Amino acid sequence: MKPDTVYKSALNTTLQLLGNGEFAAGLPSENQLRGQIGVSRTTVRKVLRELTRRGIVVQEDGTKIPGRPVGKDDLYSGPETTSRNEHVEQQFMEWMLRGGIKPGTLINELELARQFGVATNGIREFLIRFSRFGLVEKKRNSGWLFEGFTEDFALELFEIRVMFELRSARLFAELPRESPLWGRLNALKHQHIDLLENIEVRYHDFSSLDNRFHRLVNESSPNRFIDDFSDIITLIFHYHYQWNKADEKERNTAAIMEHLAYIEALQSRNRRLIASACRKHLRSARDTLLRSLAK
Amino acid sequence: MKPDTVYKSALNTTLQLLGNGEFAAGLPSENQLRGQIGVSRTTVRKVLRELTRRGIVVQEDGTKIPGRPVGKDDLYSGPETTSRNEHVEQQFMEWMLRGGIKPGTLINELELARQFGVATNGIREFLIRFSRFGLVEKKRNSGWLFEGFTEDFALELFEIRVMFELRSARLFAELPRESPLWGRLNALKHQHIDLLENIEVRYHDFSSLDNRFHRLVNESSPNRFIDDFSDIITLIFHYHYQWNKADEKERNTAAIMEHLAYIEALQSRNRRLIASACRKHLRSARDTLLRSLAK
DNA sequence: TCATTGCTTTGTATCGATAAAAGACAACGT
DNA sequence: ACGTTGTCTTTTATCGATACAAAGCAATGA
Repeated sequence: MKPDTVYKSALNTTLQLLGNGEFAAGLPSENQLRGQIGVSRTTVRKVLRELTRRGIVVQEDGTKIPGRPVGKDDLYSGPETTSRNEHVEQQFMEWMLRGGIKPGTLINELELARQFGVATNGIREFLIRFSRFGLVEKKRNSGWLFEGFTEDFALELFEIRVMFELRSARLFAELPRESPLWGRLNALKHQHIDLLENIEVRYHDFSSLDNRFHRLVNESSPNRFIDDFSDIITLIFHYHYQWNKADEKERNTAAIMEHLAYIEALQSRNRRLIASACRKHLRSARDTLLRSLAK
Repeated sequence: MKPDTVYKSALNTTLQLLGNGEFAAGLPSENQLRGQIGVSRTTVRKVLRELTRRGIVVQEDGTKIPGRPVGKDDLYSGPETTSRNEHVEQQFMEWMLRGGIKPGTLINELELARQFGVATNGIREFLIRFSRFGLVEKKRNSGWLFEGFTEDFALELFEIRVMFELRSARLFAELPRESPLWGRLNALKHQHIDLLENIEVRYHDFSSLDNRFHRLVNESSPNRFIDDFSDIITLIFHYHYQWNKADEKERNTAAIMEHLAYIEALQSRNRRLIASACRKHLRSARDTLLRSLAK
C-alpha cells in the first residue's frame, strides 16, 4: 500500500554516485552510504541487494566493488520516484493555474482524487496543508472553497511583504561589520552583475537569484513567522514564473537593476536609501504580478 | 464509520429551541429549521423523525407541534456531539500543556492515536493543520518534531504582533468619522469600564473582551494574512489563560487600564499617542506571557 | 408558481488493513 | 570496544470500504 518511491529514488541517487566514479575503489559501508543519500539503512540494503542482483555491484572477497557500467535503463523514471504528496501538489497547481478555475469554485475531493489517481485522503491532506497559503478554505461540514488568486489576494500579500522586508532590511543594515552575511551579500551582488551581462541567454535564472536574495535579507534576524510567510511568496512566484512568460527578459532586467540599487543601499547602511530602494523594488514586483493577473 | 455527531448536536440544538418555547405555536418547515441550526435538510429530517418517535414532537392534522416537555436525559452528552477533529485538538492541547512535553520531543502518531482513541489518520490531519502555528514541524520521511512553546517562540510571535497591531491601529485612526467601527469601539470601551467595576467577580471575562478588541482594531482594514496570524494569537492566549491562573485578577485589571488608554488614544486620532499606548500594552502582554513561561 | 415533503445520488469523515521505511537489537569479526 | 552486517519490531504512507450528511430531483398540494 505504501509505494516504494523512497527506495527507487535512493537507487537512482546511488547509480548517479556510481556513474560519477565515486566508488571506483569499492563501496562504502552501509552506514556511510546511508548518510550520503539520506535514507535509512533498511533502504540502503534494499538498494544494494538489487544492484548486486543486476550485476552493477559485485561482491569480491568481503568488499563490494562496481561491476558492469550503469546504463540509462537502470534508472527509474520521474513519476516512480516522487511521493504521492509531491504528485498531488504538482497536479493541483496545474489544475488550478491552467484549468482556468474561477474564484468561488467548490473543490470536489472525490473528483480530484479520481483525476489525480490517489485516494481521497491524499487530496484532503494536501488541501489542509495548502490552506495555509490562503488560496483555499474549508467550509464546515462540507467541501473546500477555492478562493482564487485574485487582485485582492496579491494586494494583501504585498502589504505584508513590504512590512516584513522593510523590517529585515533595517535589521540587516544594523549587522556588525564582521557578520558573514555581508560577504554573502557581496557575492550575490556579483552574481547579479554576471547575470546582467549574459541576460540574453540566462534571463530565466533570475527567479532563483531573486529567491536567494530575499531570503538572505531575512536571515539578518530570523523569525519563524516571517519564514513561513516567505514560503507563500516562494510558491506564488515559483508557479507564477512558470505561467507568465511575457516580457520575461525585460522584467527580469529591470528587477536586477532594482536589486543592485537595493544591495548598494544596504551596503551604504543608510536607512533612508534602503527603505526607498526596497519600496521601489517591491512596488514594481507587485505591479508586474497585478498586470499578469489582469489578463 | 462516520460518526453521527452532526445529527446529535443538531438534535441538542433543536431541543434547546423547543425548551425556549420558540415553537409553541407549531414547528417551522424543514427548510426553515435547516437555516436556523445550520445543517442539511437530511439531518433535520433525521432529528424530527427521532423527536417524533420520542413523543417530544407530535403530528397533529398536517402540522407538527411540541409534545411532552424536554427532559435532561433527552440531550446527548458533550463527547457524542464533537467531531473527531475537535476531540483531537482538545486532547492534544491537554497532552502538550499538562503533559510537560519538552521541546525537541518526537511525536509518535501511533501512540497518540491509541491514546486519543482515533485512527492514525486523524492525528496526522490534525498535525498538518496544527503545524501552521509553528509549534510542530514535519521531518521528511519520518515523524513530527515538537518545537515547543519556548521563549524564542513568544518573542518572535510578539515581534510580528507589534508590527501588525501598529499598522492596524494607524489605519483605524484614519477611518472616516462616519465609519460604524467608531461606534463599536465606543461600545467596547463601555464594556471595559463595566468589567472594571465588577472586576472582583468577573475578571475572567477579560479574555473574550481582549480578543474582541484586538479583532476590532484589525477590522479597520482587513488583510487575510493578518487574520490568519490573529488565529495563532487567539489559540495561544486561549490555552494560556486556561493554564496560567496566577495573579489573573491583577493582570487583567492592569490590561483593562491599558486597553482604555489605547482606546482613548485611538479616539484622539493622534498617531503618536496611539503608537505609544499600543506599544505599552503589547509590551506588558508579552512580559506576562514570558513570565509564565519561565516558571 | 412555489414552498413543502419524500426519495435518490453524490460527497465527506472516519476507520482498519497493509506494504514500505525507519529504528532497535543481536551477533560477529577484528 | 567498536564498526559492520543480519534480523526483528515499530512507525509511517497509502489505499479501500462504509456510515453519515449534503445536495439534487420528483411529486404533491395549496
